Amino acid sequence: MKNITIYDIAKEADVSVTTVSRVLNGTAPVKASTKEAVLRVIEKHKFQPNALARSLIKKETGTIAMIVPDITNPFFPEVFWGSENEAREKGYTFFLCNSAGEYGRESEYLSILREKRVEGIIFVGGRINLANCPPELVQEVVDTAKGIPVVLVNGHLAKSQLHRVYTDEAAGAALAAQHVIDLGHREIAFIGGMEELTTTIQKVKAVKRKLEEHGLGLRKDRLLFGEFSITAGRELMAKLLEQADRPTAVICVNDFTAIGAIKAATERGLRIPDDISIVGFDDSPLSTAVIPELTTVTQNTNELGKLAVERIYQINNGLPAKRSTVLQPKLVVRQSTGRAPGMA
Amino acid sequence: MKNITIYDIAKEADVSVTTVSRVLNGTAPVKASTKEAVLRVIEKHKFQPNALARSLIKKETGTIAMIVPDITNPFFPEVFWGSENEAREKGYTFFLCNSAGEYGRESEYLSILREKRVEGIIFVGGRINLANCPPELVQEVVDTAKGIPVVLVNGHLAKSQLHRVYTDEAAGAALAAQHVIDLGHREIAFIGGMEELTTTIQKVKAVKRKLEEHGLGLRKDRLLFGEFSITAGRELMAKLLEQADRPTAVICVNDFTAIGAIKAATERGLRIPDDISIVGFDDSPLSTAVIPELTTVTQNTNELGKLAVERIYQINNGLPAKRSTVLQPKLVVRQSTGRAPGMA
DNA sequence: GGCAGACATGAAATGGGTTTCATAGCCAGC
DNA sequence: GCTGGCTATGAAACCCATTTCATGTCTGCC
Repeated sequence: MKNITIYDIAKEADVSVTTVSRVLNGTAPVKASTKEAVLRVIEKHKFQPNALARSLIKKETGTIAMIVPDITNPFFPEVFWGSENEAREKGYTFFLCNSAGEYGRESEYLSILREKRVEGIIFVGGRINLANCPPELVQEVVDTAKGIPVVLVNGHLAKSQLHRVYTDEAAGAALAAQHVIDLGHREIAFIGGMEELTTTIQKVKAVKRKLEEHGLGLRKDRLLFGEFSITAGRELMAKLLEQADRPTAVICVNDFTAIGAIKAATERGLRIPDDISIVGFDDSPLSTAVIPELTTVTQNTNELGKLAVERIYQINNGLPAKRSTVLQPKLVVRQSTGRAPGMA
Repeated sequence: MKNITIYDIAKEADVSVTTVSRVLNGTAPVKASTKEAVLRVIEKHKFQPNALARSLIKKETGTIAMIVPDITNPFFPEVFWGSENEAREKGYTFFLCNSAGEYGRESEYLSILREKRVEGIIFVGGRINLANCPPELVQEVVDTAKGIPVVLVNGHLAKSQLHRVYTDEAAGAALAAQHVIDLGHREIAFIGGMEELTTTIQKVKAVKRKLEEHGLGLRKDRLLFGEFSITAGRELMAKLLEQADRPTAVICVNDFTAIGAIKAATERGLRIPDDISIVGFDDSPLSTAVIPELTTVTQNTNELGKLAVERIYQINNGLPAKRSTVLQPKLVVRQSTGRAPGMA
């Protein structure tokens, strides 16, 4: 069951393959009658040109890729959505590579994607969030970027000069801190996130600075790290609440953690926000699903994905492409934060 | 900035391209010293063979695709995770195509994927859930399946004989219904899901039958349709609660809807499950995130994805492949269901 | 010593398109 | 009637691998 090729079409339509190619691509004028005849044969066999052969000679595959650590974490589908939508318009098809958080798989995929000659790679999460990314992991990406446009979303690789699109997470965390301070809170904690990731580090640093600006500090026992999951948030919050003098406000590394925190607090009979305030980060759809609805920091996640594809497109088409684009997050005040207890 | 090819390597290593190819693929023995020399040159230039050229002649692309309606709906990433993991092991890379619920985009992608010569397409959601899928939309998929293995996940296309992997959703809905009946509920409602989708229809039918088995009925005003979203669940539940005689148990088409329902009930001051019981469907991570934790029906979503890839692999390798695989769902009882009010 | 068979290697065909360059036919203008 | 300039079309080169088939060398065995 041989595939039909452009040669078969040419023979049957009694023209040369050149003419068939021209009909397919409109690269040169073809007499109306000839064109019709060719199209008829194409239609008859439902012929579709082999994209591999075309890509091989045109050196364009029309594919790009995204590497994510965990597609079941709702942040990533959100980025993907933004990227995919833009990609479709630009004529790209998308490889989605899930690394399951293993750097080895990222490397593996990087290699496969190079072989497949993708025209762009969007890296989000994984090694690009590592505060101390091993040089060889950095090098792989840098080397890849020599041949293929690489865009890092919400991440960074030291001294790499790679294209970046990211949210100012520190600014977002500062907003969250300012918010609870304004509400009169003085006993403030931060929970969640892996300690070695920049996502975590930046936020912690920003919260610390903001507290210090107001003569407050972030106590060591009120800074707890862990996964980005609901479960982790719940456990970390439980730990906080066991302390003799529990905080009155908790800033969480992301919405998942915050939701876990809400659970832990509610389970212990605390009222939110009367007894304790909780702030999330990301403004995922979940933030309005929980009770009370979550005060959180919104980053324009779709836009992040969209911009990444835009960069790739620009680079591939010799258009000017900003090396670094930063989006400013906003605070969304909902129901999980309120005035500090005893502040009326 | 020309790409290096196998010819460049051959020339520099002073051998033929045949030999280089053999070194790369191990398809024939090569003298150790020659091999080393070739490898040295390859390493030096970090040469990676062009997958397009290879695919063209081998007629194997090592790529498969998944078409989903909405990757931000957590059900789909879960399926994808299962598929991707299996695909990696089998040496496939994954295209992810998001149709945004538009059938036109599905068609578009189908065409692109054929051109790109993917070795399998996993269809989940979208037209395959349409109770009355227009013949031309069916035909497209059937035609595609003549050249490429197609597997439908949790869906179906009338008279199509396509490979399928799915959860017995009717059985799941029956479990949910039986559960609330066992708890003494008599006033039972069903909410959510688009009316024209089989996912919805099957569940409704199963719930109806189960109620009838127990001499109960599903009143028309207790059967409300809508989107699969949290918002929709909230609105539909609100409508139910406005009714003079509100139900004591509500079965929801999925977890999202159920979470919306919980919100609506809580907002009206109802206690769950004391005043009203709520059941979800899917057992998504969210089901343990909400308060109270959701009683729901669990389908082994990862497995669904995994099995789909397995089928594709089997078909492509001439192994026996079951045309239809059905997974049995299970009920997970948590906190959102309890005895009917007044049943002690 | 001679020949079969194993081993190492290369030339050329192949896959299915696109593109360059050449050619043929036709009309207008002088 | 001849030439310049279009338009329409085709032959062949090219993209970059894999694979078949052929060739040359070496070894083993009778």
